[in-house]
Amino acid sequence: RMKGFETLWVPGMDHAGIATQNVVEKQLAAEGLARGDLGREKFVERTAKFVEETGGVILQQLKSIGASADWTRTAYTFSPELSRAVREAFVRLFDRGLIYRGHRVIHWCPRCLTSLSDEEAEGQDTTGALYHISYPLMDDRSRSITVATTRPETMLGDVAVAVNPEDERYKDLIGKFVVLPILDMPIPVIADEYADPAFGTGVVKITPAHDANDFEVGRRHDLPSPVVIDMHGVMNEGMDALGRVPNEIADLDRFDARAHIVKRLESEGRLVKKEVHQHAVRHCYRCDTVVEPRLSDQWFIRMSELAGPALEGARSGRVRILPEKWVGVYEHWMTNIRDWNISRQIWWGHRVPVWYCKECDPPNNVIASREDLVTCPHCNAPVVQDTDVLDTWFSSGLWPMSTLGWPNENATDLKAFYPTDVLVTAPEILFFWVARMIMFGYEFMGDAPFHSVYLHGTARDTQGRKMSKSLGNGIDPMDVVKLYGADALRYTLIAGMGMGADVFLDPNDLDKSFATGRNFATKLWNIGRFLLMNVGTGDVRAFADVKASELTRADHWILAKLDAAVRECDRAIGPVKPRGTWSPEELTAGLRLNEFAETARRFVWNELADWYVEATKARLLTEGPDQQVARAVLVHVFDHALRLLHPIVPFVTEALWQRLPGHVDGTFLATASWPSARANASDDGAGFEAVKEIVEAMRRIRSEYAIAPGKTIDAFVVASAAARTTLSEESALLARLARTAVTFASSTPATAAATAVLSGGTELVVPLEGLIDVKKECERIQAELANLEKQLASLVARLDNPGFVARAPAAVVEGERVKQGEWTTKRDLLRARYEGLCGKA
RNA sequence: GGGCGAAUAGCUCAGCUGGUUAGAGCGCCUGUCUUACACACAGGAUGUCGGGGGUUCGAAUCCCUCUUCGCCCACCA
Repeated sequence: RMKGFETLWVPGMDHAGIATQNVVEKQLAAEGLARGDLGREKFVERTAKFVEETGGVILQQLKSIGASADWTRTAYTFSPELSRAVREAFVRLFDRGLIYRGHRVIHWCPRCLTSLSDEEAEGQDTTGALYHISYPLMDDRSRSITVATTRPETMLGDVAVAVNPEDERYKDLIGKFVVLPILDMPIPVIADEYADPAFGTGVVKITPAHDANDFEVGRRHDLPSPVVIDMHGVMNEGMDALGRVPNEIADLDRFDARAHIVKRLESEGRLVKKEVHQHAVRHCYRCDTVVEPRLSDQWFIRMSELAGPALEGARSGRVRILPEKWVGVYEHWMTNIRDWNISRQIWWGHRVPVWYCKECDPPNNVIASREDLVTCPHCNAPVVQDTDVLDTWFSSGLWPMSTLGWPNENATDLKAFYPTDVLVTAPEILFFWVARMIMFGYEFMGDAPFHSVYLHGTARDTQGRKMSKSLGNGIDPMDVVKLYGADALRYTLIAGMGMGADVFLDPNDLDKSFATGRNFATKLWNIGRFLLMNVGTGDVRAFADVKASELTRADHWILAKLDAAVRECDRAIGPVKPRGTWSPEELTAGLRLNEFAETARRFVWNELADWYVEATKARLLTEGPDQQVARAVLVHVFDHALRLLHPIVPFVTEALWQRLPGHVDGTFLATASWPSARANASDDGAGFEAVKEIVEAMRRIRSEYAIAPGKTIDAFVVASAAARTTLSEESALLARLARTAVTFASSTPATAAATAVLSGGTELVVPLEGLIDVKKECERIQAELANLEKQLASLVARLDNPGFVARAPAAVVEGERVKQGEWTTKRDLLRARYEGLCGKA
């Protein structure tokens, strides 16, 4: 915006279907109610009310931390406008044959009572058991084959056992029957490539209704799919499962049933062995319940066709993903994409815009419509709407278009701002959201929805755990805002996170965690206070009118440093949009916010405050033309520093900028122009750089010889004639900054006792006589040496003590720098200390 | 199991295409309440840049390998 572009940031939120429904159901449960008691309409009303009451919190937080969004355009996926986009997208995809109804095994959450997409069922590494169960042959019960399974309870739904057709061990059994234990039911031995001879026993039981792969095998071999686990995860005879769930197992929870069945197999001598097994178990990403594979009818999107352009968009450089490491992850997902289950069996969400007609024959009996239907458009018979709702991410995926007015392709916002420029988000929703926005963008708009995807890091606690509500290890940003201000929060996070890197914060020590930003914001404020106090509110000469000949060395220096800072900040951010596609260099550069923050901080603190402000103090207090020059330069430089910093710390900078002398009422830093470096500066500030180096050298000498702070000392600067004439003008400054009376000389005084060589052939000479008490200094050094001798002797004695050779974990030994986790001996530690002391001595 | 990434000061991390003496914040040590700021100022200490090998005039940076962490994906029951 400050660079003069017309910009827009649309704030908003999604309706978070499953998560919100869960919360409201929990509230109902507390009142002793279930959603069924209210009915669909009442439940949706109540949820809408809940969202209305609580949904503003996030937006309020965004405002509090200074998100400069256009709040008049605040969007919501469940609003009438965005819902219209959802219908449009659905119908278009349906008409193209990209949305279809599928009968297959999907991920089912028995707690949320809905299906989930592959992405919503998160694998968690779990230590489970692999049970080996023997199934006897029907012909010859003395022989048996052994299957391996992690979920014995599903055996009630077994319809076959499969072996690999190439597996010599079992070739003779193919086509024969085995007896399913417990149920005493004959099932065939089939040959299928799916069975891996190398895993377990090489025999796999086939349960089509409760395993996605088994379902495919069952389909290939035309087997039935008996359902033995119901929607609640409870054992029950479902479709095609008559007589498959014995009375004592019926109504048991799936995990209780597992224990029961294992026990029974054991007693019947059918459990060959049980081994520890590491595998990934899928959990519901909203409630963490173990997901149950379940046979059901769901709506899917055929993804392969949508993935093509999205993949090409990234490969061609139309869209860049930062940090770069996620590009490979994105491409892998896109190239191995699977169809997306978009229907959910909940009530909070966009109802699938499909109506069914009982009178018409397929395909006319299934009608996708933009408008609500009451009667069939083909035969006028009454129709009923599908009861499922759409995955929230279906509507979120349309966000960059729907918030700008799509499907109205002539919408002003859509024409002005699509494609957008930068999407900032967390890497964990790269597939959920980002990938789908890109696919929809290409599908419906023919172009990527944005040019840059910036995937930021994660806030973690001191143990490296992700901050989360359930763990209670999070930091409420509002607490930080209240304690130190939004700018402190912003600066700490922006400066502290490298591209895509996580940030570690201590929730129990906010003071320490946010010291960086708090200190910086305070410093900035204090510089402003100094300026307002010393420059005052009187008229200030326009900087543009100040001639180069009027500037001092310090002025030239700070202006040169400002130029450098502006250039470096611009480089850190890089171009905001590509020319068509990103060039190879641009593809991985830019958006280095931490480099931007560090550059601005260094300029303001280490250059402006530490040197220029100090060098200017005397000038500001001395009436005359130079006072006016100093005022003009100081205001100019600080004004530009505020502009540079505004995107990072908007509140402090805006408050100060509004108070600067010459501020025009009604103008805002937020919309002020971005600074640019001077094209051709006449002076690079080298003169003041020399002064600075002399001051630094003097300070080192003063500190080294412990010269009392108040005491003024004499020094000689040996320099060329040219340097003498120029630098001598800075004598007063040197006296102030280094508390040293400097005499510029052409040769070394004979009394010089120490020298400090400076760059550029200038030599600093300080006569030490009278500055230190030589006798006292010698005594101090001797005492220090004696102390070292003593320590050494003590150590040598202990080195020879065998008792110290015991091994100890390094972390236990305090006060020594040893790598964590490494084992060492106390003797090693002592030797290291010994060597250190020898070096010192 | 496949893929990707990281390892740099006590801690958390920068270090862009290999090039003077490897940086920052916090912490630590020594001084200082110097009239903008003690949330500050001045000065200081601390690194075999994970181990080993290689390429190069030159490596924290490029290559190989080992070790240790982390992330993503995955139908091995």
